[in-house]
Parts: sequence; C-alpha cells; structure tokens
Amino acid sequence: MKPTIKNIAKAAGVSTATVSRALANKDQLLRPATSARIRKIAHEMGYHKNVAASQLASKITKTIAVIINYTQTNFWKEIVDGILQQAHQLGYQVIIFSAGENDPARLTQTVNEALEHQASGILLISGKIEANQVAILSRAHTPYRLVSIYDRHHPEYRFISSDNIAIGELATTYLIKQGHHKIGLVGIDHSSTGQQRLLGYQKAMTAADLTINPDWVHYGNYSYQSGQQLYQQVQGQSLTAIVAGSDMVAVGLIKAAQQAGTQVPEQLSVVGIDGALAGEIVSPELTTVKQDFFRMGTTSVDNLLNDQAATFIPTRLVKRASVAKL
Amino acid sequence: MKPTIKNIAKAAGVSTATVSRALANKDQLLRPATSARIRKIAHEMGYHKNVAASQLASKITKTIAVIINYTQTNFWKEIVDGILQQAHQLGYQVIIFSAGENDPARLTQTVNEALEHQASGILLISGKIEANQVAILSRAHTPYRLVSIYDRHHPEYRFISSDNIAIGELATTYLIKQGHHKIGLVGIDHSSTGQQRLLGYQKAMTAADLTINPDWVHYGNYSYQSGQQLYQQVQGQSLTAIVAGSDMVAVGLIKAAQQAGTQVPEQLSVVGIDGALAGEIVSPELTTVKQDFFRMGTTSVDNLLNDQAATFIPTRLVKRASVAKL
DNA sequence: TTGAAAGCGCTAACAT
DNA sequence: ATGTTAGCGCTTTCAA
Repeated sequence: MKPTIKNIAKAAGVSTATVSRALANKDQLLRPATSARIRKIAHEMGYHKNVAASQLASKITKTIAVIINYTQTNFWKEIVDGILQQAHQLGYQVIIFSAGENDPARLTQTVNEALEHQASGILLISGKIEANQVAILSRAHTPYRLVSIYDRHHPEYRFISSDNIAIGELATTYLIKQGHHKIGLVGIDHSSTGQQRLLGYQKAMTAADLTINPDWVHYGNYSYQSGQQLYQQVQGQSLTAIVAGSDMVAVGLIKAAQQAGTQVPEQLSVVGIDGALAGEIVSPELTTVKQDFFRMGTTSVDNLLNDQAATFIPTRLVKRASVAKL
Repeated sequence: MKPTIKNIAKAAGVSTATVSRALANKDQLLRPATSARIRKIAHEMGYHKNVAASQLASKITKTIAVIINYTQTNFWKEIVDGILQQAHQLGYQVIIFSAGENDPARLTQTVNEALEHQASGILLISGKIEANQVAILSRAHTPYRLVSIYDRHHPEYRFISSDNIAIGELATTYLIKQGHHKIGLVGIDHSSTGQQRLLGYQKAMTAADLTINPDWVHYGNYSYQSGQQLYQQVQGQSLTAIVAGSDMVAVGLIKAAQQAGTQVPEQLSVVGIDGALAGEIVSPELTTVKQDFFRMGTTSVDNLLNDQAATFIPTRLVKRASVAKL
C-alpha cells in the first residue's frame, strides 16, 4: 500500500491535520521542528500526495486543460509550448486533450471531458468551433478561451486570435508602398481567418485607390501545396506582387515559380504572412513564425487566468527577403 | 453550485448509487428506462462528473503523465504528438509536465509532481537522467519509461530508445558499400547516444578492415550550427565521405560546403542519421524524421501500458539524396 | 433492479 | 501549535 498522511501521522505520533500542514509548508502554523520531522518521515516512507484527494477536499485544481483540435498544419505545437512554459511558471499543471481532426462530435465529447477535470480554465486550440460547443463551455462557468479563433458573428465568444484584418492590410500596404498596383491574394480559405485577411487586403487596396480584380483572389488552404498549385493560375495574370495567405503558401509559390523558370525576386514580389493556420518551420530563417505562436501560447494562459477581455495578437509579416533564401 | 450526483439523485427520485451506475453506463445493472431518464436529467442540469472524486473513490486514473525535459532540438513535440494520439485511442488522458531545460533539481521535483497524480504510467522524455531520479520512479511502483534514453551502464532502467549502435553501423556500412574508405564521423557528443553511434561506426569500419584515424571523429551537439562549424575542421582531412551525427548536422555540413564552393554530391558524400536528438523539420522532403518520432511516441504508450521489455526503435537513415535537395 | 452506507485521502473550520 | 471532526463527490460492497 502506498503511504497516506494517516500512516505518516501514526509514525510521527501526530494528527493527520498536522501532517497535512507540514506537507503543505504552512510553517507559520506549526513548530518548525515538528514540520521538519514530519517531512523527513514522509520522505523516508516514500510518500507522494494524492492529488485527487487534495483537489476534492480543497476544491482547487491548479491545472489548465488544453484541447487540441488538429489541423493539417502543426502550429498547435508552438502554442502548446508557450502554454507549458507559462503554466509552469505560474504553478499550474497542463492536461492535454486531443480532439482528433475536424470531428465536431468528438470535439464536443472532448470539451465535456475537459470540464470533468474541474480545471481552472480551458484553452481550446482549434480552427473551427460550433455554437453548441461554446454553449457547453460557457454554461459550465469554467473560464475558457478559443485560441486562434475569432468569429465576428459571435462577439460574445471568449477568444484570443491573430488580428487577421490588420495582417492582410499590413502585407498589402507593404507591397503598395513598394510601388505595386496589380497585387494578388493567394491561398486563403473561406473561414473567418481567410475572409478577414481578404478584408484587410481590400481595405489597403481601396485606401490606395487601386482597383481590385476579383480574379486576383485565389482560394486554397494555407499550405505549401496550395502555393505550388495556385501558381499556375497566377501565372497568366500579369500580377507584379502577391500577398500569400500564409508563409507556407509563399514558399510554395516561390518554389513553383522557380521551377517554371521565373526569377521571383525580379519579376514577382511575394509577401507571406503568418498566423493561425501557418506554422511548419521551413528553415532556420523562418523561426520568427515559431516565436509568434509561442507568444500566442503564453498570452493565452495569462488572459485566461486573469479573465481579461478578448485579445488580438499582433502578427508579423514574413518578408520576401527571408522566404527567397530557400 | 455545480450539480452533483446527489442533486441529480434528488431530482430523479433515486439514490446516488443508481445515478452513479447510470452515468457510468452500467446498463446491465439497472433498468434501461431508469438509466435513460437519469442521463437526461443530468444533461439538463448541466452535470459534469468530478474526475477527482471519481478517481479517489475508484482508485483508477486513466491518465498518462508525460515529463518533458527540454532540449535544444525540439524532437519532443513529435513524440508527444504520438503519445497524444495513442493515449486517446486507448481512452487515456495525458497530463504534461515541463521540467525546464537540463535542470536536475527541477527534474527531480517534476518527477515527484507527476507521481502525485497517481497516473497509470509515466513517460519521461529527456536526453539525460540521474540515478536518484530513476530511483524515485522505481520506488513509487508506478510504471515508467525513459523515452529516448538508453544508458548501458544501467540495464535495469526501463527505457525506449533508438538503437544507436545499429544506426552508426548502418550509416557507415552504407558509405563503405559505396566504395568509400576515408569516412569521418561528425557532430556526435559524449553522451551514450553519441558514444553508441561512434561504436557502430567503429564496428562497421573494423568489419570492413578499414583503419580509423581518431582525428576523423569530430564532436558537436547534433545541431545545424555544429555541422556548419565543424566543416572547417573536416575540410583539410581529405575525407571522401562523412557520417553526420544527425540530419541537422548533415544539412549544416552541406550548406557550409556549398558556401565554401565545394560541390558536395561529387566531392564528398554525407549521410545524415536521425535519432533521439535530431528532429527539426527542415523541409518537406525530410518528413520521414517526423514519422519516426511519432512512432516512438506511440510505441512508448503501448510499451508502458503493457509493461513489456525495453524497446529499441529502429531508426532510418536520412539519405544524402534527400538532404542534398536543400 | 435499487438503496444504504462506508470510505477513498485529503483539507479546513473549529476547538483546545 | 496541534487535535478533532466533518465533509469534498464519487464508487462500491452488501442488503433488500
């Protein structure tokens, strides 16, 4: 049998309450000598606290539950990394639930599982979420944050996300300032993320009095493959610059362009943007991407625990200069 | 107040025992009608089981604790990925503890924390471990596995690791068969991992009746940077081939060689090997590395839960052909 | 098929 | 400074 505080109490000739105090380092409540003696005995007996019992009695669980809804791109690892680091710093444990890949029913089930653990808060890393899933979360009165999701149709959701409108605008403005007029937007999808980047793109173009040809917007899924494939469609359009929906799309575009014999840096400017759905680390030069996700992770924990308002993470541009090094 | 089985019992006009049974789906123990009615009420009341209470009462925790001892290279993410997937499949939860970077005191503390959670088993992902830490684990009678550690001085440790001797031998033999005689070994370190790869290298060279010049062995830390730096020392040695201590070292060597104007594929053959300390994903062509770690993750869970003997994961060579594409 | 009751190991008043 | 005691919410014999 594993030793319990009861065993230790008997061995030390004190009550369980005293043992509990000693092991919790409540030194102002008991004589240092007693405390030290008890801890020594506990150590000798190979005692380990039973967290379940402790949690049940105290109603405090210093743990954060993280739900991962897998996506094609593996950006979640960087976020989890950030969460782990900060959680530890704050003295919290992290319990991770995997919700499979884009499986609503399973995500719902996973949300329930997370709730059963009475965590101090829940972080849901996902690309999508359904209303009923959020409803379960908010009904349970457990603080939660949707990491990397922002749905403008549901301003009441608690979220942490990249500011995708700003990202799109920033990238486009960057190219406009370089003197470009015919700028494409390649590789975004129809999710909020993509639509907001599109919005930012449109905003920048309009602000500069440039006309937008709807054909310049090419849909994909933020992947390297998307970039490679979409280059064919871009090729005939006499664009001089492209805002790539993600850093991976940018790399895909450039590789395809190189294979087609186009000298990218001279004939076509490509700016890749990172954000919620980009994240494969492609080369040592692109590690900035990693840092942004890391920051998203740490920000999430802070925001969750302090119950602040919704947060947008500013996100960096991945400049053509870097990408072209590949 | 969050609803408890007591509340549900009252609402349903039954005892808490019945509610417990209904919610645990022990349908052979009660009338389906009762069971369904109780579950409906529980759902309406927004009930979520309290895992702590459940664990305490049943003494069963379907969770696996994973301790991450950070290293420079981020291979642990792939392992954790594998663990998450298989754990979920087996109905286990995963709780993750971060033990900082190469901090023995903190690792010891983290091991104790993991033990407090009464997990079904503990997976320790680390490059190093100290005897007293293993002692704590084995004394606690909680099944554990040291993932990616193999220390031949401690055959009693429970571990899962790459077979580093085989890896070194495999890579070297591969080059010998290509007709090379002057083969270097670059970028390994002084840990067991490195020494075993060296052993494999020596084994292969000896078996082929080739002399080994001790100067041909260059120490580093498996990183891209190591490869870049060590190229200088390799340059003057008139080697025709190199076994790189990791895939990253191989890439570093090749990049340095290119910068120095050497045509690698023609003048110098480089074989990179992956394993416990390699793991940055460098390009889409190198994703095999990822799969190996993934496999290490899933194997760990299986091995832990079924308490099998120590396991070696066979590890693939990363061929020069792939690496040279970069 | 259901209920009563004991107790898992710990914490936290309250009492001394 | 330490002990007594009543739970925390659930599971699980044992009875009915």
